[in-house]
Order: sequence, then C-alpha cells, then structure tokens
Amino acid sequence: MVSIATWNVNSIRARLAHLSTWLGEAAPDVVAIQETKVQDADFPKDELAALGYHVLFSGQKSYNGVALLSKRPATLVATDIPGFDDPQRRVLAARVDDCLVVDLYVPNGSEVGSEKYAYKLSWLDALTAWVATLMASEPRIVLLGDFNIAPDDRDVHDPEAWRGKILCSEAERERLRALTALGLVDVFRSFEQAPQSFSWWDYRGGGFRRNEGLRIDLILASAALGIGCAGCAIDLAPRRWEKPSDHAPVIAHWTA
DNA sequence: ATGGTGGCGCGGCCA
Repeated sequence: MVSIATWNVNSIRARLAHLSTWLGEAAPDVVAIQETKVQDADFPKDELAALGYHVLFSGQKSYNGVALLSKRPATLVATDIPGFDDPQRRVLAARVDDCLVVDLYVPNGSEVGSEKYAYKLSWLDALTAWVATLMASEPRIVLLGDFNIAPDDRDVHDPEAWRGKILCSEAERERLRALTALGLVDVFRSFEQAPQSFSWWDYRGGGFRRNEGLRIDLILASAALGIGCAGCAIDLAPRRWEKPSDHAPVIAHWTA
C-alpha cells in the first residue's frame, strides 16, 4: 500500500462522477468511503470495478453506509463492532495485503446531551475496546474515516464558538484520546500543515468560501505503519467542484 | 432558539 485515503462523499450515487474523477487524478491504492447512503443491492459496484478497484461495502437505505475501494484484493474482516448490536452501517474492516484497514463513520451525535450524543459516546467506547483487542495481534493497522470529532482547537475555525459543542465537546475529545492512546497516530499531525486546515465545511452560510470548517476526517495509523508514512494532505479541489460533498478527501502516502 | 443547504425519497429525518 502506497497511499490510502478517506472521503465522506455524502451519497455515493450523487457523487459518483466526482469520485470517479478524483480516483483518476489521485489514484489512491485504498479509499475508505463514508455516507454512501445506499442499500447494498443498489451500490454502484460495477462502475467502481471498471475504474480498477476491488469494492467492499456495507450500506443501508438513506443513511450512513461505508465502502472500501482497493487496487489490490481485500478480504472482509468485519462490518460491526463485535458485541455492539447496531443496525446502523458505520464500520467496515478489511485486510489488504499485510494491513488491517478499518473504515469508520462515527455517529454525528446531533447535540451534546441528546440521545444521539449518548449513542455516539457508547459507540466510541465499544470501538476503543474492540481496537484494543485488534492491536494485540495486528501491528499494521489503520483506522480512518469521518470521526465527527475535531481532535483539538487547531482543528476548529472558531474554537471559542465551538467550545463544548457537538464535534468538539470534551467528552468526545476524551474518547478520541483514549482511542489514540492505544498506540495510534493522527498522521496528518506528523507533518507540518498550514494553519486553518479543515476537512468539512457546513453547506449552510457559505462555510467553505469563508473556510469556516473543522478537521474531523482522520487517518490513525499504528506505530509500525505511522513510522514509514511520508505525508498526509487534505485535497481541497473536489470541495470546489459543482455540487460537492461537504467533506474533502484526506490522503496519506508511504514511500514504495 | 432558529435557520441557513443538501441528500433521500416524496414528508420529514439527518447531517
């Protein structure tokens, strides 16, 4: 694996042309997709296979849904957090060569204190317990996706306005720290980055035009993988295209 | 507290 990307496409059917164009330009070896918003029977697998990718997916009607595209064959490992009963399709783990790739669409949480927020925190606790067991036997593991958490104030356009709010609350950040404390590195922060680097901007109020965003799309690598990582960048180009996703893709690369 | 925009699927939910 030379490069791996994550992109919340906000409907794979609405974004298929964007995805195809971007895959042709960026040519990532592995792509974790979130918010496919389609049940498996309607997933555009033939279109993506025609672009040279093996395709795994776990979807549902209208909401959520994840997929993994890979130039090399992938074998499915899990589409659920073991023991966490959840009809929402947010997890896809697969082995690609000697790496375990875990595509995640973390719950948004809606509003601090809400029922959805409690679900988000319990989901994150279950995830961390599972990843702890995985890391005991998987030296080369990467967790990537839409984490719906801005790790710290550098990842927020207006930290004071967002303080304690959903995507930024201390309980969410504490959960993310507990996860990374298992031995994962946020590879984006392993390299010098421009200030005000974000991966998501609300459609409303011209958020992207004003760069009023958050960095909530993350690539977390185990030490054995993180050591060799040669760079990580947010590709802003697709966010400027007509009818874009509200997220930009994030891509990390390794030297061959 | 609300509303601003977008996707799904055709009213209202979710982000």
